[in-house]
Amino acid sequence: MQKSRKIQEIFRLLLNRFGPQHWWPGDTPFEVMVGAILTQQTSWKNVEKAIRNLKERDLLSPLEIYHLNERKLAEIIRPAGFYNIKASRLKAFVKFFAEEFDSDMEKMKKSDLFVLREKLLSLKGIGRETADSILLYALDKPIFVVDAYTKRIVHRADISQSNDYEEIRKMFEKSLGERNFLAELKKSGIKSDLVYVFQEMHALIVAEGKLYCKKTPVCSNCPLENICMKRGVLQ
DNA sequence: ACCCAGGTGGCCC
DNA sequence: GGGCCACATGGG
Repeated sequence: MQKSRKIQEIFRLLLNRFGPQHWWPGDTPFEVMVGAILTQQTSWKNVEKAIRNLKERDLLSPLEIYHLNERKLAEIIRPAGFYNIKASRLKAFVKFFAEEFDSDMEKMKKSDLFVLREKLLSLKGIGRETADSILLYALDKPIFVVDAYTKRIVHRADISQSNDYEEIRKMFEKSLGERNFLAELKKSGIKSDLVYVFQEMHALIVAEGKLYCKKTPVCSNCPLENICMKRGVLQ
């Protein structure tokens, strides 16, 4: 099977099994951005505790964090792990947000996708996945998020041997953005907006990954079982 | 007592 | 480009 066809098939299989995810968990775009930084190499459960701690103290806002002492911030987000470095990353981010956009989400949203992406990537502690999560889920920009689960699926479903973030991102964007595919979705009564499809695909991959495509895979009953097996062997 | 989680940056080759 | 390490909590 062609790789773009495989990626499209994975979208359908995951959507059929798990249903629409309507992701990212978070009440506001700013909360999504904070969550994106806190969840780096950390389970979402721990991030929830850190975010709850911020909310309880009414500190979950760009200006509150901007003015908060970094050591205190670190203590508050402690359950999220790597708390010293994450406190410094959050401070760097809200500083950028204040200086570049007056801490105004609408101003940030008006920014050009790839210009903004480069600016985010220039910040210490914001790498590709975090930047793209912010762009896709907080700002509704059409960019696909590649994470460890995505790379595992790419390898196990034998879509590509590449481990290159940008290459995999572009491959998913191209495949999920094909006219015929989006038209098929529309015909099946599924929302075919590009941003929505990118958001759902990444969310579905995470949902699947938490259950099946883990570091040590659990393939039995996984909706992608057949696509990852060649002659009964996991790729 | 391990292993793992929705990464990133620094350093080395 | 790839390999290894530090960063740290909480759950299995």
